[in-house]
Amino acid sequence: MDARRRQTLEETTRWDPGAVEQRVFERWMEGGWFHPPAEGRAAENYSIAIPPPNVTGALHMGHALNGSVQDALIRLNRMRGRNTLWTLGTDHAGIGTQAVVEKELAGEGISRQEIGREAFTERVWAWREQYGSTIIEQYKRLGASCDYERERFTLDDGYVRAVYRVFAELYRKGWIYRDNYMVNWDPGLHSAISDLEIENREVTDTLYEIAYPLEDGGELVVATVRPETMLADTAVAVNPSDERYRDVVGKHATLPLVGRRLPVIADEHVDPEFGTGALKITPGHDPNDFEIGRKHDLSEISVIGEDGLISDEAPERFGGMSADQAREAVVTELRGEDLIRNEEPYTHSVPFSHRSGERIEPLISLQWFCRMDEMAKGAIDAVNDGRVRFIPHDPHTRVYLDWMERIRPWCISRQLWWGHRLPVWYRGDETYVGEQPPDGEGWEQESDVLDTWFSSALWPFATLGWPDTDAPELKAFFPTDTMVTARDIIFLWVARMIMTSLEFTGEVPFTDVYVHSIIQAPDGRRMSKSLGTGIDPLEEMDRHGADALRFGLLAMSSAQDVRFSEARVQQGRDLANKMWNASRLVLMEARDDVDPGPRSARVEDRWIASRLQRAVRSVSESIEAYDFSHAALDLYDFFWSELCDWYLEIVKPRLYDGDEDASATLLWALEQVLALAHPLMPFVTEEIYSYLPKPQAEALVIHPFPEADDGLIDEAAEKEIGRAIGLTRALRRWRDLAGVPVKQVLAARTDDSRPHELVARLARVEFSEDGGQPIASVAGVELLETEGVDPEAVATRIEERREKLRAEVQRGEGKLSNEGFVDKAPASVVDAEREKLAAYRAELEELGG
RNA sequence: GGGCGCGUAGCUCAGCGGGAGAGCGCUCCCCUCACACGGGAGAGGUCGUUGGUUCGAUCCCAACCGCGCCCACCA
Repeated sequence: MDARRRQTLEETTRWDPGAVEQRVFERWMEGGWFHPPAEGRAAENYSIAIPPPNVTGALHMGHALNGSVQDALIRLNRMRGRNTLWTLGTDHAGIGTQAVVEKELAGEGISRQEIGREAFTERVWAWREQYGSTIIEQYKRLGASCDYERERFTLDDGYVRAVYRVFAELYRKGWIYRDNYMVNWDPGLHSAISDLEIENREVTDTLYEIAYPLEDGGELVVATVRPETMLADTAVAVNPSDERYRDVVGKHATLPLVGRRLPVIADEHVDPEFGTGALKITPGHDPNDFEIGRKHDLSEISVIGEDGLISDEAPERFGGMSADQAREAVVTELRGEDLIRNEEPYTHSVPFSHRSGERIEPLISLQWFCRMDEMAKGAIDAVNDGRVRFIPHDPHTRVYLDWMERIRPWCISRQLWWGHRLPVWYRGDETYVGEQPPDGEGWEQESDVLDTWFSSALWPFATLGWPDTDAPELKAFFPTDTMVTARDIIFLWVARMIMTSLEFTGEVPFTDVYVHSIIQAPDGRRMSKSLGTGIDPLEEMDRHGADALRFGLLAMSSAQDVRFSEARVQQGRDLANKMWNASRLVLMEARDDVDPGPRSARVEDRWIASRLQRAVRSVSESIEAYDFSHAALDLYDFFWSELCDWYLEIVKPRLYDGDEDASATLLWALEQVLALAHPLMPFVTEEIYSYLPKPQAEALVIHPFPEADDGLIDEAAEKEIGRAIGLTRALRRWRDLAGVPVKQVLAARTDDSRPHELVARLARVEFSEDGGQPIASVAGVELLETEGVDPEAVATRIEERREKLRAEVQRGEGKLSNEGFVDKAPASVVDAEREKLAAYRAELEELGG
């Protein structure tokens, strides 16, 4: 080690991530280790396609956890020697991106309509050029070892080709079609949106009961929360089994305010228990009524247009009103005609747009749809036969299958400007669908764009070169291995990837779907910018470092949603600091002329080698089982408690003496544990690794991942050191309770097999054959009278211990005298109980009963 | 209206059939030559309630009480 490096080591008593992380990351990039060659077969290679963040995005806590998990998996597999690719890219995110740029324009006092479609999309591209890499840089901060040289974007030329291919194929199959159908109209976005983009909220409306006069006299009273839609009524329905209305079915009512003749029809859908048992049917503005209307061949009238205003299909006096104004006007008129029979508050769930937050206006619109049922079949099979598995299996498998089995057509067209314009061209009555524009004059391309999720659905293979089936990346890395995501996009995205992948490549896109926690705000609310509950991962990294954030997020995550815990991040920060400082000790004091490796001459060396194997096993197994929380915490425990608190303290004297075995064992254990920790905490481990005198690899990022060696497991050593540790702790406890100062060395005597040297040193006792009177006995050790020891405190302490032992003995005796226990419990459990009882009895006797 | 999950130490969470665990916080003692983002020693839970199954239940079953989520076309 050169003098300057050594000086850094000596002077830096605190791990300072800010100074180091960027430099370490640059070194990884220069090494080219994140950019694998497109070689080998997908079955032997390892790959993950990142859930593409929105180009407009900034790294939030969800990305940070999602990225930490994927990076741990990627680094683990890379270290295991597999050709490993983590595909990176961004999503054009139609609605979100368009909204951002529109807002920017609005700041300049311009609307997108003023500058027109072409200029607007140019503006979005320019925006993307300028800001699109922000989130990519933030992933680098986190340490994400993505292949930054293969960055993809859902609007790249090659990607667009994939989207158009898929659209055209599905059209040819007849699964994509255009129809006038009831859609979820988002008045804020001025576009249709899919079923998955709405959320239902509880709303209290007024439920009006309105009398519709019957032609033959009398009236039929219907209940509605949306009186304004009555302007588009085309029938009244009752349940066929409803005795009350038996006679009116087939007759006609007159629609108040409009005068239209409405047939009274019978339909099972009507609930006789609800309201009056009579339902006004408005096929143009209610999804249920739409279904009923199609069944009974009713006409579909639209009185609310896409602009949210009352159209000229309604009586002229309502024309141009907003729906809300129309409601008021309709109710006022009905009151005037004395047709309102009842009104009461009514709480029900109402659809709102996820994107704009506005109340959805169901209306009939000419849109493009995609039939999903055929594709769903294969995607159901793939999960049922285990080609794709969800982790955790429950409840995601069931939820996925339930949704798939009831899947409905997907409205894929959006009335936006930013996105994949549909590969559809019109000329007069002609429609052309294809990957290339049609020949000939006068064709005009469809102005709608595709739902962003339509292109996202192709992500795992479109990013690798599909539809070019000979693309080397596709051959080497598709199918991918693992999809890491949160459950909120399982339907929106994961399910659709499985469907399109099976349809177009014949393969599942990935074999494992790991569904991780959603991180909530510390108070349990959703983390969101608008609520002000968000915690910025970048700030966390500024404060504590990327390793700390990664450790914290992994440690706090589980199968459940969890509240963000700053304490866990600090635990990670503390661990990084501990790693740095423990390593400083080793690197500054160990001999650098030894060959690192486990040495077996001394029991404590065999002990740490053995404990390390167990840690390697538990951490590896936890990561393999996607149990990152236990992986992180087990690593912490081993490093902190066993390696630092015990082993380092035990070997310090040997280390200072230049003992060869101690140096060799420590350097080896350090290298192993750095490798073990690297997938979770890449920066601090890589930096320390650069100081190792004889590293195995050029860099830790490509160092072999440790494998547990059963040959190094040493039960006897574990038992012996375990006993010594137990004795040390017992002596320390006694000292503390008896109030003996730390500096006071206690005289002690034992006729037990000689305790390990560490006990005397770490418990600060001095064993001798002779010496004074015993004043206490602790776990087989007699403590002798020493100056400064308070006999009264000692007596109290002993009595407390006896008390506890008596209780334990009583408990054990009770249990063992229970015939049910002795007969039916497993022998090992009973034996263990007997041994414990014997030990307690012996200790109690020693203390005088 | 269906389905799912959660209620364990003051806080955030593990554990899920054989004597209750972690981190933070708290108390006491230590600035001991890797680390005060440190070291040592502790205190603190009738494991939501009530029944049941079992030799034995925080863990399995049932009901109830409190939260939360997802799905759903009853105005």
